[in-house]
Amino acid sequence: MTKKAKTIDNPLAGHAGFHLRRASSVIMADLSERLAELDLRPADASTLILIGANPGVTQSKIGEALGIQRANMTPMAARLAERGLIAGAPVDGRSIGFRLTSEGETVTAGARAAMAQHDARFLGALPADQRRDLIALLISIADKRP
Amino acid sequence: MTKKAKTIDNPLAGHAGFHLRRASSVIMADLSERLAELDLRPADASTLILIGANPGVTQSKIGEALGIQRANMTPMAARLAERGLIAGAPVDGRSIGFRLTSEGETVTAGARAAMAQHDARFLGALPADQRRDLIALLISIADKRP
DNA sequence: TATTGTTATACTCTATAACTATA
DNA sequence: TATAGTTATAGAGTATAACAATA
Repeated sequence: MTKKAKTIDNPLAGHAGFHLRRASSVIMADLSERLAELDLRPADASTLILIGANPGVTQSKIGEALGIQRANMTPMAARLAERGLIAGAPVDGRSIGFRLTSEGETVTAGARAAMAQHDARFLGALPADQRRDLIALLISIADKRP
Repeated sequence: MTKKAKTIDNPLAGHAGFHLRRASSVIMADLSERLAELDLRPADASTLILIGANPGVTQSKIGEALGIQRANMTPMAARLAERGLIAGAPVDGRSIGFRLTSEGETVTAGARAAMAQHDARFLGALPADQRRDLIALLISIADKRP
């Protein structure tokens, strides 16, 4: 009879922040799924890719670039090192510079491919100029962090 | 080639997904901080606002609109009900329709204001047409959920 | 059979405080 | 004093499986 199949009113639908959070959730889920095949979390993959591009980089620098706190870098680096994906050499008495092992290079190559496919799925259809505008906008948001 | 203490190379900087995740993290932190004054989490506030706009709505419908699983709606609804912000009346034998209590109305008004200020902070400078485009893009991303 | 709600559990990201060691 | 790393803990969102009661 009066089947209430109607969509309910969502006052948040006009808020860009609402859609930003939802979109982020969806892409995180997709990225997690892709990286699970490599037994990596999104943060793991980002860290590997960053180390690959910056051999000898320290945890602090990685965290700074990725927005990850020092305290949260420690267990991640330990996990990646234990798996033999990264190896560290002392920079000075308190810092360790990390580089990818040969196995880490292989896994990181897979992570890069997964990231690229992931990005292409969600934003591959976006023209380059619009992509640039979007990234600039997102950076301006992230830079408003207190 | 003076490469000292500079910003490290971030291969992810060209990926929109990377910036999307970071932007989402920043706005979530801001929203959490604003709503903490009302003793609400972001999901609480969204739920209250949705109930306010749809008196008698059920948990399932709320979760559907907000992207929250049924299993995660239960403790939230219980918490809001225990605080006296929402009250439920049976729709049928298995569903409960929720409405805001008078105290819930007051708190929800504060949540709406916080949400509006929050959105204005991060996207208030964005022209209306660009905002529409951004929202449409974010919705297209969220709709790609498997 | 399908839907609604519940319970239990687990994962991931994020955050802070307090601590050690080194610069 | 400041920096790098560690440890412990907590909060929030998200997810699945299994279950009961109802439609």
